[in-house]
Parts: sequence; structure tokens; C-alpha cells
Amino acid sequence: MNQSQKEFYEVFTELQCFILANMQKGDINGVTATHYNIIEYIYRHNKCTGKQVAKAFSISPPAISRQLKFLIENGFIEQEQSRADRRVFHLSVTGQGRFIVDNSENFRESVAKGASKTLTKTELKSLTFLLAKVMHNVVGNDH
Amino acid sequence: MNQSQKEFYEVFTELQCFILANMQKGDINGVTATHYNIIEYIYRHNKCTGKQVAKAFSISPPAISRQLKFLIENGFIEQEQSRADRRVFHLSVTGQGRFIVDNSENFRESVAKGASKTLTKTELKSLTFLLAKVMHNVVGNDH
DNA sequence: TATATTTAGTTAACTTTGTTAATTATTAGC
DNA sequence: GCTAATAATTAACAAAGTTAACTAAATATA
Repeated sequence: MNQSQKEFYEVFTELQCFILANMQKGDINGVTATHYNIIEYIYRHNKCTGKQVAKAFSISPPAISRQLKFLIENGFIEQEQSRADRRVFHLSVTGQGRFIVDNSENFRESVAKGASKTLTKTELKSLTFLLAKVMHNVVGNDH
Repeated sequence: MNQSQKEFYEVFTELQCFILANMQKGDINGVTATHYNIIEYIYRHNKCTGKQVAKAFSISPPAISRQLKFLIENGFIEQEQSRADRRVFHLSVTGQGRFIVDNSENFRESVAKGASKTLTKTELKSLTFLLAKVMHNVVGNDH
């Protein structure tokens, strides 16, 4: 790695530690960060399937199956069997699930607000642009 | 959240999913991503203590204790009891541990290289600067 | 049409890694 | 010198990941 890459590597390491430290810790409103992320995904991808969720979070079907079971039993999401393909269940959030997403200030939101407070509007836009550019390139190359 | 914050939030969400997806997956050279991160930390903080490692990764002393035990038993790191305070053990990497850090292209390194390929040098420097600014502000406010 | 293959999701058994509570050994404060 | 605090470990447990095996439904093929 050259100097610029090393400098990026340093700060990206900090970022990774920060993100990991803020995951999987105690519940807020009865859901962990992972639960929250799944609920939010389903909220934003209404009528999606378990397979899609598993893929989005890169975890195995049994793992997502257990998570969805928990979220259904606790009233955050619900599922409906597809008429077109009865193997498939379409997922959607309940009122309670929607409430959680709309009302809990999550970790990413506090980071976004922190970023907005620290940077000028131009800088924030620039950061978003550059990060998106990297993400779309790196993630795209990954499969 | 305003529009700029929302845009940042979107891409930060992708980034979080990406980082989480690349953690805790199968071994490379016999160590998981978590093991690797601990070895690298000890490499960069020679003679550090278990307590420091636990704090750096925001996990409990027993959790780090088990990880260190694994890394010692498998020859990646070693510990030496402090003379000044015999409760304390100073950690350092072995030749094998150093080899792992020096030779395995890790996830963050591939992101750094990807970023460097996608962005101009000026853009990469800008991204590093902005990310560092946000990190130091947000992490600093967190305790 | 009947049979074989593929697919979505679940269950079971297990592993890893986190947690808290209790314990040990050592240091530091009155 | 006794008491409180600290670094690390052990034990018991919980959460969440994995693979393998299974069910039910859809699709492909002979």
C-alpha cells in the first residue's frame, strides 16, 4: 500500500471498530441492533422474501429463519404466503415494527447527525459522494 | 434528518452491511477476521495489556481472555508477566503472528486498494480527511 | 403425464463468541 | 496491616452463526 492508501486504511480501521462496537449490544425497545436492521430492511423492501433478507445480510437461510420467527412472534413483522408460489412468504412490518423504525434514533442516524454537525454541507455531500463511489465499486467487484 | 443527512445515512447503511458481511466468516490462515484484528492490534501496540485490547474492541475482559488464550495456544501471540505489576501480562506477536499481518491481504486492505483504484489521489485524500474528521468527532462524543 | 431436479423455507445439532457472576492474585490507600 | 480496587481467569449461560437433513412446492424433462 502507498501512503494515501495507508492513511485511508487507518481511518477505515477505526470506522470498522466503531461499527462493530455499536452492534449486538443491549436491546433498545426490545430489539437488538441486528433485529432493528432486519426490521428496517423489511420496511424499506415491503413484501420481500426471507431469501432476499438472507442475501442482504449475507447470512444463511436457517439464521434468517430464526430471526424472522422471533420478529414475527414478537409482533414486529408479519408474513403472508405467496399465492403465485406457495413456498414463498412475503414479509412486511406491523404497526409496532413501523413505530420502532420511525421513532428509535439508531446508531447510523446519530452518526449521520454527528457528521452533519462536524462537516459543512458541501463537505457532507462530498463525503457521501466519495463513499458511494467506493462502495459501489468495491461491493460490485465482490461476487 | 434533512436531505443531505438522509443521503449520507443511505450510503453509511450500505457500508455497515458490507463491513458486517465481511466479518466473522471462514478462516484465512487459520484465523478469523476477529482473530486477525486482535493480532494486528497487538502488532501495532506492542507490549499492550489484555485490558487495553478489551477496551479497543469494546468487548468484556472474559471475552478477550478467551480470544488471547486461543491466539497464544496457536502460536500467534505471546505474553510476558509484567515485573512492575504482576497482575498484568504484556502481549506481543510471534513470528507467525507477524507473518499473518504482513502477508495476508485483509478485507480493509482490499477496500483501501479498491478505493485507490476508483478515486483519484485527490479524492482519496479528501475521503480520508472527511472520514477522519467525522470519526474523531463522533467517537469522541460517545463516552 | 410421470418422474426427477431445483428451490424456499424449517428443524436439529453443533460451534463460536458474547455476556454476567464469582474467584484468584496482586497492588494501592488509609 | 487491613481494606478496597484492579487485571485477569473460570464457570455457566445466551445469542446467533454454521452445516446437514428434511418438507413442500414449483419446474424441467423423458
